[in-house]
Amino acid sequence: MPVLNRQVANILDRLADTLDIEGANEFRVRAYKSAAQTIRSLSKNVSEMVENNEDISKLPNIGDSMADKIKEIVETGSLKQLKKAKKRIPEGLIDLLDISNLGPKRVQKLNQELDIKNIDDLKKAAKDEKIREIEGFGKKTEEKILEESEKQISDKEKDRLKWRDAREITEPLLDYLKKLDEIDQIDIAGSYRRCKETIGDLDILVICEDSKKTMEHFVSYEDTDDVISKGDTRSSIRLTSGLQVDLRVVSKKSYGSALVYFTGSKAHNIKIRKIAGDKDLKINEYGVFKGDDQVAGKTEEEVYEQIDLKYIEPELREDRGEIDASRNDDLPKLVTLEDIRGDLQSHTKASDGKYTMEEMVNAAKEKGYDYFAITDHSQRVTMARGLNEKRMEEQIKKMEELNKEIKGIRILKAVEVDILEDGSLDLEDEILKELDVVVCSVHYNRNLSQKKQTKRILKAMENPYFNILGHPTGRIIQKRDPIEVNMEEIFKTAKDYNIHMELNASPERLDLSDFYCKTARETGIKIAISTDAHMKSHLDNMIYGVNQARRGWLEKEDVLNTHKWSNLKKMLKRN
DNA sequence: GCCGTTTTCGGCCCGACTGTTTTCAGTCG
Repeated sequence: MPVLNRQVANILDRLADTLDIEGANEFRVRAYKSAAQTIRSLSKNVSEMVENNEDISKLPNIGDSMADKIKEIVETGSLKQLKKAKKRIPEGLIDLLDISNLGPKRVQKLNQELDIKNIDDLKKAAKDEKIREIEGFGKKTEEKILEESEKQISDKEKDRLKWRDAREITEPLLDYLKKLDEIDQIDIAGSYRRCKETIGDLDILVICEDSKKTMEHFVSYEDTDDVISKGDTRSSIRLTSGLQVDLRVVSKKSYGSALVYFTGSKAHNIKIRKIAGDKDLKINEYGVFKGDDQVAGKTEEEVYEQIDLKYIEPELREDRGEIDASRNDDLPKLVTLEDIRGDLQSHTKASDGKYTMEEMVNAAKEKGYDYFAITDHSQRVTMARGLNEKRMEEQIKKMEELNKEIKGIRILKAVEVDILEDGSLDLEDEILKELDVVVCSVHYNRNLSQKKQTKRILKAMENPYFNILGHPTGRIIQKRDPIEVNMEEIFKTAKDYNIHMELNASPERLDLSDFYCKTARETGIKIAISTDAHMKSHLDNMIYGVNQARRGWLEKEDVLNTHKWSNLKKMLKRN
């Protein structure tokens, strides 16, 4: 069982947090954090890289010492240094860092002054009004801490895995299961198949010749932490990651209906069962029945056909109009990864990317892209060494030169320019007008009221060079709420100006949401699915964006970067 | 701990905001 990237990254992150609380050098802490980030976002499995003797110290943010630690994790599953650190710092203390306004210094202080060791201790101390007595804390801080620590404990959403993380766990499990000859067919159902942003548990269906042997094989999976139940038709395990996996053995004649049933969503299933009822049919996981006779169930197509529906892609099964669309033969022909011709947001060393422009462009070329936009940050984003007008000029020159040098791909001269608080853009129009693509994003002053935030973005859109609104809501899944903004109004104005929305494909963001993708499409707005790559491996994140786009009903036509450059160029013309 | 077209040592992302103070530390993006 190879160690997963996420596990390696978690150990490094954990160590960083521990060191941070202990008051270690902040740059050392940051080094561990950025190494974790690198590993987490790799598209290859770092264990395999180590096995194949690839030089991982060539990866960004990973030097010789970090490479050794990673090797240790890959080979032993853990890190001695972290074990030692855990003896010094209570484990529950690290969870306190998740509470906003609590950083390493305050956590350390809470531990020293009040002997707080975990969230429960923290909550109690806040309730008892002990925290306000500590120097540097006060009534307001204490109230905020209490509010958040209560929310923290009840926050079930945190237990769900992001789709990308679920995939990392799921693929080796699937490979393992497929090794058994007795298994004829295997599919993952549930929210994973629907490509939801986060996954609660995993439902796997199989057709097999020997269910006892299959179940035995399943519960013997190396990464199993706990066998919850084991039967002939259904078994349930918990993996070391905490993910619960159910395996169901299904008969051939019921496979399609079982797949429909366990793929869900619940709301979708309720609707189709009702339609069946109206036709005197009954749909369950075993088939479609007329009285006691099974009339369909072998394939999903068959099941839908019985109730006069066309096959509905799993990503659409959310009861958001897909059933009517199917009945009227009006389902979208969903965009696929193969339709993508380029990437419209990426960063280089000029700002906070990890590779040079040449390296990024060549990596994009290897993907077979026709075009690739380099969109480094503008000056306001100081933490990313954003570009001012002068450096932007140089960047443009470099893009032009590189365009002559590198054949087979077109570099789009571009920028990710900040939308400032007053709604102006962070670079002069003089320079923006030289660019092929201008992506505009909010990074600062995220906590404005909805009215002010909306006004800010609408004002920015008046700028005649504004092409694409980058990561429109700024949310980070399970971590940061979206900014408050009236999206309907923004879409309306975007439509008027011929401005497009980004669907940021980063698995942590997936911003726009599926819901807003659908609304955008209905408003007639095009979507750019962009990876926002900060390293070469991030270019592989496109699939997550495409998944989300499919959940948002997007067709090839709706997606800007499925179009040829000659078309795209016209589509970027402003009204 | 990482990194290097000035550096193998000495930098490293820096400014705004908040609540606590009464001049600033801690946190955040």
